[in-house]
Amino acid sequence: MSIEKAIKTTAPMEPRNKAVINVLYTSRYLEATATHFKENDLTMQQYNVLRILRGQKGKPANVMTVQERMIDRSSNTTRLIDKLVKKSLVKRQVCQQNRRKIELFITSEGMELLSSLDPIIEHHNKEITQHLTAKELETLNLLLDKMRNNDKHL
Amino acid sequence: MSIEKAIKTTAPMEPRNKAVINVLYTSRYLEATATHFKENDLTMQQYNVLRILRGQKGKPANVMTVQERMIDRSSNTTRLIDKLVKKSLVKRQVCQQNRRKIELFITSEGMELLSSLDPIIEHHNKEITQHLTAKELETLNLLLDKMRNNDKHL
DNA sequence: CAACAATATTTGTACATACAAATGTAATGC
DNA sequence: GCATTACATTTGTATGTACAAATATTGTTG
Repeated sequence: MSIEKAIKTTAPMEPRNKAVINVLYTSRYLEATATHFKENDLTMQQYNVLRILRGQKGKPANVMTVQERMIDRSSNTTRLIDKLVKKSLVKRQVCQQNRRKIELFITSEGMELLSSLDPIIEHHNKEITQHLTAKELETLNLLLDKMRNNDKHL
Repeated sequence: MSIEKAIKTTAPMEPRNKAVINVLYTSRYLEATATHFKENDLTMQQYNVLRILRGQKGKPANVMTVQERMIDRSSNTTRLIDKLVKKSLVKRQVCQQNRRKIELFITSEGMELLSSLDPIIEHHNKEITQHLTAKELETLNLLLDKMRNNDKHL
């Protein structure tokens, strides 16, 4: 469905305004379709943190490092991690070299949860992108990267 | 910047996974750069509602109608509208034909606020899309529409 | 016309998020 | 070695959001 139909606008939109709204709208669509997170009592952000910690392959990560790599840089990574610790998916310990820092590890429970989610996510992403060819996916990635290539902000 | 660099992943990503993350990330980027909303004590959703009501050109809209046209369909359109009413940007009255319904109008104050925002948004969207040609914008819109063309969800 | 279902909106509750300020720790200059 | 600044994380507070349940009104059926 075109974005105009999706949000039921009658007046035709300028391509650049349309593109901005289209990115926002498609992002919400992706979030809404990603039901597997809720089903596992995770938010997308919590999942994202787990993925980052798994990517560390045993090396500890501190809060800042995690934050820098997050897709959605919530200002409150602390409380996000709190939830994961409470669920025993993440372990938290004070760094001995620099006690200001916190060392974060994914637990084996966390690893298991991710393992069980892996095929589901993989399948979901395939489904989401099923109508796009390899070439189109490449183009889409290129154009989105280009859109963010702004340097005036952030 | 490529999405890999942006979120500092070391392992190369599959294009389809990359595309999904890229849409989410770019959307957050757009939200973060849209500082003019906060400066006018509006959230993006509140702005969106005002735009929808202006689009009605005097015709009243009810809550459901607004919700259907929103980019981000929050389940709580009621409270969102509460805020706008409190700020005198929107007027709310019970529909006489069907008293379950609520008729929503943008006030002249709301119209004025939108008018003052129009050039700012226009400028911002130009800036955001400055590196994309007309052809590229068209392609981007097409590919995003295609991505949502899924029918299995929503 | 009473009972029930359908529709439109609101409210309750729990949780998430944003931003600023506070805390605790380390590094630097004098 | 003490004060000052910078750094890493946490907490406070206000606000926003999600989902379910509640309320109010209308339409339908026996």
